[in-house]
Amino acid sequence: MSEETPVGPPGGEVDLNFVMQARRDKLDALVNLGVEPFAYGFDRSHFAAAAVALMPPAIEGENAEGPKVRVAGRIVAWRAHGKTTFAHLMDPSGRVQLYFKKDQIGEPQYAVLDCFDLGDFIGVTGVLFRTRTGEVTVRVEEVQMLSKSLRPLPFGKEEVVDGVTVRHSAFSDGELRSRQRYADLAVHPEVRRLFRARSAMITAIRGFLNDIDYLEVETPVLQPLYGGATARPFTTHHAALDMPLYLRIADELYLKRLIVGGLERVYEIGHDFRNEGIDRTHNPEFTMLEFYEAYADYEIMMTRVEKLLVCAHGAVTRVLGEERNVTGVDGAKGEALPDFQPPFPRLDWLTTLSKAMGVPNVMELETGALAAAAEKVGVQKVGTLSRPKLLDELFQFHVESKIDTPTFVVDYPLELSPLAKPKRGNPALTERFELFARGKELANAFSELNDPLDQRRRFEAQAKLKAAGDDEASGVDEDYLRAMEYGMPPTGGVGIGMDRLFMYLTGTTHIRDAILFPTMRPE
RNA sequence: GACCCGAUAGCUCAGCUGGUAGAGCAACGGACUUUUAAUCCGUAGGUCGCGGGUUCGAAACCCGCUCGGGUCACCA
Repeated sequence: MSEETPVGPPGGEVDLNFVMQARRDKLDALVNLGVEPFAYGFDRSHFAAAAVALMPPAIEGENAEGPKVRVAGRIVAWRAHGKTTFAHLMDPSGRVQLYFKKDQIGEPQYAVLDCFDLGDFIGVTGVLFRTRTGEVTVRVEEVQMLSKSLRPLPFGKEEVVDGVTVRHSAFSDGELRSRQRYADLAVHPEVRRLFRARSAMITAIRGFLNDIDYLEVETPVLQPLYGGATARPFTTHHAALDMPLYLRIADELYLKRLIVGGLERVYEIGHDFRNEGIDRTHNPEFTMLEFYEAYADYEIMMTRVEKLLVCAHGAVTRVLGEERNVTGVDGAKGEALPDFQPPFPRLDWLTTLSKAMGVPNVMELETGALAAAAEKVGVQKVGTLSRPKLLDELFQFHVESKIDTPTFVVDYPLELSPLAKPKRGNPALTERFELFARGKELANAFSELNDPLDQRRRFEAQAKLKAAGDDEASGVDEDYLRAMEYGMPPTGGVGIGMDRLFMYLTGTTHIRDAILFPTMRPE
């Protein structure tokens, strides 16, 4: 059977294009040569970067040989010259050049190289040396196929111009990069680095909270009632219980139940789900940090937030460096991070907005006057907006969008803050703060409402809205009220969107740069 | 959800006022024992997103659909 019949292989695979067919042919050739194309392991002695670092600096006129190393990774560049071949091997640490010489590894092994492709995982053994141009290189004595790549990765070509790596024909389609994140990661070390930075940020935040005696907990994602925020939920159905369940829109109400239970400092880092539009700053599932602390008010929580941010910033900087130098999935260059150092400036909501609008006290304006002011700054359909919504729109336009460096805005009107305690000495306001930076909200926090009677009134107002068809409103959570009736200590609580925080700290502008597998329509 | 823009080879792109598809890289064959966007010679590779229409003729013009991007609306 020397003649291949190129029929579609069994198992439903069809239409192998010629590039992939060539790789299948090489796979067969390897098997025929007695080479196992999918190995079970490899005893690596060094990462690429560590191997390169083993070689002493180049000395003019000397051809020093280094120690023998065993390195493994993907083939990312291949330059065959007849009886010699140069390649680059990539692993998590970086890349190292390989030098294959027919005299060195022998005819049979050298022939196996014909079956190698970009993207294959191989392991090699050999001594280090420097090439004529001074690059530290492994002179391969033994090569092992570890895993044959049957589909070409979208490698671009790289050259270094004035110390800067320039890519040619790079994999740059933002949609494909997001859909096939594995390929994006495989060919873009900087994307791997970016997500390592995200991991470092989350780890640092955990460390920060753990160090001040916070307990990490897990609360239900599937909830019979949703609450803790205003948002449209995802609905699902439990078959055995034959009842609807909602994917949580916030962790808040369960975490505060734990405060009631005597776990005085709790936090959760997990996904919330909101059934809303997708754009560069919204993904239907996103990572939220919420933390609650008994006996703390919003003043204390502000200092927690400041320290947490410094900590997160430090972690990201340790991975990415001061200069960041991040290019987003949409090709946008990351912006430089403005300096920030606690204590962050504080603006109070009422005087800041009043001053920005040039009025003595914005709260004293009639709703009609608010609508007119909102319309003037470009808000649409002002007639349909409630008074709190109008205030919020005006605030967003006049204040929020203009805040660049991290700044706390404190003491929101009660009508804007249904979950916050009234402010001591001014019951028209609440003890609430939000942290803004680069025109975006980074944190939202308050002295938590712990009066169960007040809480019931607010739930009932929500229930009324829900009955009237507002699917962002929640119902009365009787179980939560029962918990609060047992007694809830004064508590400070904070919510911080991790994806948004990461975007801020890296200067990226697209949430796909913060989420490995963003939600997308199926292909 | 509304409006605007886009979809051409595995990747990155070109393709004029309609005349029947191109480049570089990747691939395949050949040469080459220190190259590095290796080089040189040669070859192959495309239902031009899908469906319909106009036309002698459509990648191009028109309509619809799918997917994506941007702006807006909702939101963290």
